[in-house]
Amino acid sequence: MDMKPAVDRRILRTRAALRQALVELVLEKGFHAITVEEITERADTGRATFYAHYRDKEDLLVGIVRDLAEDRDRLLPAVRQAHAEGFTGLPVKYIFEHAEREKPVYRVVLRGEGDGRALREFTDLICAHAEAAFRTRVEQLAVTPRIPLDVVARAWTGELIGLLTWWVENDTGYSAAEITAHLRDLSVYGRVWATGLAPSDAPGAHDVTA
Amino acid sequence: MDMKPAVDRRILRTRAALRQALVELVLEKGFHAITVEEITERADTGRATFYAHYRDKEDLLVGIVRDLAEDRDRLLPAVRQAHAEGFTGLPVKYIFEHAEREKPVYRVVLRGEGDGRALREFTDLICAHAEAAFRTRVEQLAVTPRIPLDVVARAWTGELIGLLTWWVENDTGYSAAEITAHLRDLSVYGRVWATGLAPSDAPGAHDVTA
DNA sequence: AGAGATTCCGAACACAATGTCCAATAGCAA
DNA sequence: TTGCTATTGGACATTGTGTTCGGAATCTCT
Repeated sequence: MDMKPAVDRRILRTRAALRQALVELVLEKGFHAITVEEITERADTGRATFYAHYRDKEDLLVGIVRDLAEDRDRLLPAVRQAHAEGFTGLPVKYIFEHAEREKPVYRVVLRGEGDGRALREFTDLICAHAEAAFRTRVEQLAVTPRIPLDVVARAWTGELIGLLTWWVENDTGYSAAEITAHLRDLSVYGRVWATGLAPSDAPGAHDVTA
Repeated sequence: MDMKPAVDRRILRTRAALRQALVELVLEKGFHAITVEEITERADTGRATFYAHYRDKEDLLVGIVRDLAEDRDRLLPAVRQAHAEGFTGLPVKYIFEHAEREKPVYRVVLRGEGDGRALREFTDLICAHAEAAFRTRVEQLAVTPRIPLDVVARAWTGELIGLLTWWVENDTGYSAAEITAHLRDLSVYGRVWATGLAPSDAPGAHDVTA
């Protein structure tokens, strides 16, 4: 009644051990300072075994990141249905919650460890989603944006990545829900609303209520 | 009447050659794929000479980044005096102009090449400046911000870094002045103003004019 | 539980790159 | 020119990489 054992149990065990070992070591010493032997030693496996599963360190890292993305996307549809869509078409709060659960891996990715490819892909993915969401909504409402949507999308992605990175790296004291709400309010209504500051130092003031 | 030749001319020449070679190679192949021999070959120097000046690749990279920061800070006071202060106390437009002139090095830094320390320091520097500027201004005006200023500073820094990275990596078609203006408007007035979109999908709408 | 298949392991290997040292040479400053 | 300093190529030990192989261990399937 159990279709699970599609692959050898040994494979799963050693791969899991290698992945956890890599994440631990990356957070301790940084990706570049790690040797394959250190990984296998921490994972209690032979060095030859490593090369039976992965081509090199980078390969192991992308495997980890790919699994993380799968895990994230696997639970996404359910969240989408349960709650209303976020303000960008992406459930931002869920990303923060996911990051909270998988904090070590998110740290590794957001630090740009390895060659930084993982972080770049993550960023581009979010940015593409955001721009598409903005664009369809603008078309639906038939309004003409004051600022090009590619710029808006990049800036918003920067806000998200910046806050997310800071949040997983430090104990900020804010919950996932709080950070999400702050990010939404700040991004949607701007700094004038968020801080109560008048834009007196910004040349060429605009009508906020327009 | 010239106090310049404080150091041997040879030193300056080989160091400049090594730095340019590294930047070129990083943009071609990525930092990790480069060997010291490739650098010296490109710079037309002996391999032993490299180690007479730098401990390793990383050391050379931090030297480059340090010089870039010095160059940036050296021209900063003049800009500050000439123009009014930017909306965050940092002349953002000047950063974009500087990045335009030194595009290759900015690319290297913003990609997080090396171990990513350069990018992290750059980010933290900007964020600290921004938060300090926000805080003093809030105290001056004696207003109570709706969103904690550390969150505001991180988000704004994310916007800046995100846009700057995108801008130096792609030919976006926007000038430094245009990007700066967009960043300011979007950040200050928010996405509702920037896109003309009503925040209908954002639960718990706020009063924009407040 | 047993048979067969697969994975794990440790050791050895060739190879690439690192970082150091040295004596000879070339180039700079005064 | 003279003295000083940087550069150079070569040699060297060291470290990490990625591969290969046969025996031992462990899993799956019946």
